[in-house]
Amino acid sequence: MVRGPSMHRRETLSEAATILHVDMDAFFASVEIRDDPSLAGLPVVVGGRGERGVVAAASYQARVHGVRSAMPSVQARRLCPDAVWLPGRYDRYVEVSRELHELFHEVTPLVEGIGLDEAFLEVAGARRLFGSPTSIATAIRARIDAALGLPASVGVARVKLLAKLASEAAKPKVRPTGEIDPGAGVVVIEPSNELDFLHAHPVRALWGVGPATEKRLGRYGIRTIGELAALPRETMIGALGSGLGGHLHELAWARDPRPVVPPQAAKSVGHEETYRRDMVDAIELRREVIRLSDAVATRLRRSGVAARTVTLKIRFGDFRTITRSRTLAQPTDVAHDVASAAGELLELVDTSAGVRLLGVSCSHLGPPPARQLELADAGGAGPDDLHRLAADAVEGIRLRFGDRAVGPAVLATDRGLAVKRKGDTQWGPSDG
DNA sequence: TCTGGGGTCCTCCCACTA
DNA sequence: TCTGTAGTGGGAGGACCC
Repeated sequence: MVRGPSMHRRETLSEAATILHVDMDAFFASVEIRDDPSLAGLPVVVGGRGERGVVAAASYQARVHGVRSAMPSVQARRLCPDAVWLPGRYDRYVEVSRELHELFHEVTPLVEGIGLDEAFLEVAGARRLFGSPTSIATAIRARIDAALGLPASVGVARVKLLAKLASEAAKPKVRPTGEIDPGAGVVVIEPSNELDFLHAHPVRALWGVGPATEKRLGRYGIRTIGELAALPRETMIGALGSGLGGHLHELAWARDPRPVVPPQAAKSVGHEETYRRDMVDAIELRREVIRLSDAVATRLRRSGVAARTVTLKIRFGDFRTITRSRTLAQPTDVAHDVASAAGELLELVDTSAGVRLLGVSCSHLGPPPARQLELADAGGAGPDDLHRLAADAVEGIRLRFGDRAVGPAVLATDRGLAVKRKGDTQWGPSDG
């Protein structure tokens, strides 16, 4: 907030580049290399190694061979057979991400995290203390390197879209010769250069343009943001609808009013898992639904929320994906309730073709229902209250002895309880 | 080529209600 | 009582993001 400025000064500020986009370079791979320096200089790939796994992150030495994140692991292995494969340590990355955000908050309270490895920072209010946005960007990058030993790229611009594209431009690149260009580290887009910079990018660089929209735009001969901007807004709306068409046209003229906002409360909580082999057995499927429901309900309780809607997701062997959902009369955070609803939804689906993936998620989140302890103590508890009391007891044991100390009987195996937790199979099933 | 997991948002359709 | 309509919420699916 700037106090007592003249109109001229206020206009200047509104046009200033004060949004930073900080993006960690090959984050998961960089964390692994930092924790084990013997990996430095090697092609390192983090991801699911199995037949159905994907690449979560690849070091630049692996990228030289064409390996990219989100690429099927089978393909990545073909491109770079000598790569060092690591399964990934989700909890570790969460921990490092927390440290990273602590550094950001030393500069400004206005931090909007995107995933674990990138964030927008609004630094308009930090200039008096820390200097120009450009010097803040340089300082943050150096601070991340000094405190965490990790590489980052920073983009600075007036709006989020441009800041993100700027950080991308600042990143290391693999040259056609196979050499690794270290990149600028910090790229600033001055307001006077915005359109020249933006219009040269492919439409795919716009937030909201994925493979489907890119293809549709391609039918109109639109390949770059500049070509999109040159079309009348009405044409875009006709092609993509009022929502997306209008939005993209605004972005193409660097009009992006979205402010940097600290993260809001989650709107849904879910777990899903792709299996090594397609599942057909009804008992096995039912067991998996209970396992996923248990994991989701545990997270609901620990977040202090309850859900009204339970959604079951099924992906068949041919990759066809369906969802079925049910809204409950009362919100719940009890595994039994989530599993019952999900189990009933499962029974409505013909799974004889084989199930590749199962997912359970909960939405319409709100405060949990009041506990009925007095009622139970008085001997007047109904089945719902007893399930809740049991869930409370289970949670108490888990907090004390660990998540695998107690759980649904159907999850018992000769190796202990097959309880699922977030990040367990983040990048696909492992082999063996 | 073969396509993970955890999310958000949008659109469309349908049923219900005023 | 019937019909048309608008609003709303649930359900399903698609697209997109990291």
